[in-house]
Amino acid sequence: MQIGELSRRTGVSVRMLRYYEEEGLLQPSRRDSGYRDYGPAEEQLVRRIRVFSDAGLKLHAIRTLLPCVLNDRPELELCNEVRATLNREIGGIEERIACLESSRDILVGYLRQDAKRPRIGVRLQR
Amino acid sequence: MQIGELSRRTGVSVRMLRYYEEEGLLQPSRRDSGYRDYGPAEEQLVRRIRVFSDAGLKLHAIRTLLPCVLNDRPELELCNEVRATLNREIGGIEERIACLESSRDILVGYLRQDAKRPRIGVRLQR
DNA sequence: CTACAGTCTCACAGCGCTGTCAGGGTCAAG
DNA sequence: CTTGACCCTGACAGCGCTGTGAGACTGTAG
Repeated sequence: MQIGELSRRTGVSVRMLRYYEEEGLLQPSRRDSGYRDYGPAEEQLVRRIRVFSDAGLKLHAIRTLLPCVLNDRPELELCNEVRATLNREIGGIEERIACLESSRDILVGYLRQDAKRPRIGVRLQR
Repeated sequence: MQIGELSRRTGVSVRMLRYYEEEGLLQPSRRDSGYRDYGPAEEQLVRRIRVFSDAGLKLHAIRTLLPCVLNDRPELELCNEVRATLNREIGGIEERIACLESSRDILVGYLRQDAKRPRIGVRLQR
């Protein structure tokens, strides 16, 4: 299948499909014309990349996950690597969540303060 | 006070202090030499900007908050504006939190799946 | 053969900061 | 006067994508 159809099927833009390739996540075969040719395996792979990508992983991180998915290195070692990567990513996400929660609390705090006083915080000397 | 000292006092880099000005958050006076001159009011303001900034607000949003802080427009109207801005920002943050939480759940799901099976998900046909 | 749709590569733009560098003034102390 | 620290403006780079455009080729239907 050509890149346009794969794009339509997966909802990933043509631009991004080429970008995935540039980043080493995809290696579609080429026709004589130079056109990229994707098979069902690639389509599956793209869908999987999308899941991780939607989950907020950067392509760089996803790439470290793919060897296990593609199974072109010994299983156990890689699955350990993958578990480590996932754990690291989950940790990062939770860190960001905690950060956002404290940000929200700060803003909520301002809002409460504002409800009590006419102005935010201490008045500036101007 | 010169920009360097303000930077040291507030922990905001010189570059960012100039950037705040570029974005209309600060309007320090100038000496004959062209050097920026900051007073205690500006120092306070910078600290306040930092609080919002650390809370994840974009400078653009912070700028809409400042007129109330500086009190150069009628209070009530502005405080309403500020309350609206804060509420909007809080909403945005909570949206991002929800998004990250679902991302995390997806990754945790993969991790669980991985614990049961030797490989992530369905095997690719290669 | 002629359109026209599809593809190719290369490359620039933009998001919102943030650092850094260049080339050039200013100001205090020695 | 000279040195060194400090300041000025302007501009480029980088983060991780993502869109868009140019200029050129390919493939298919009429």
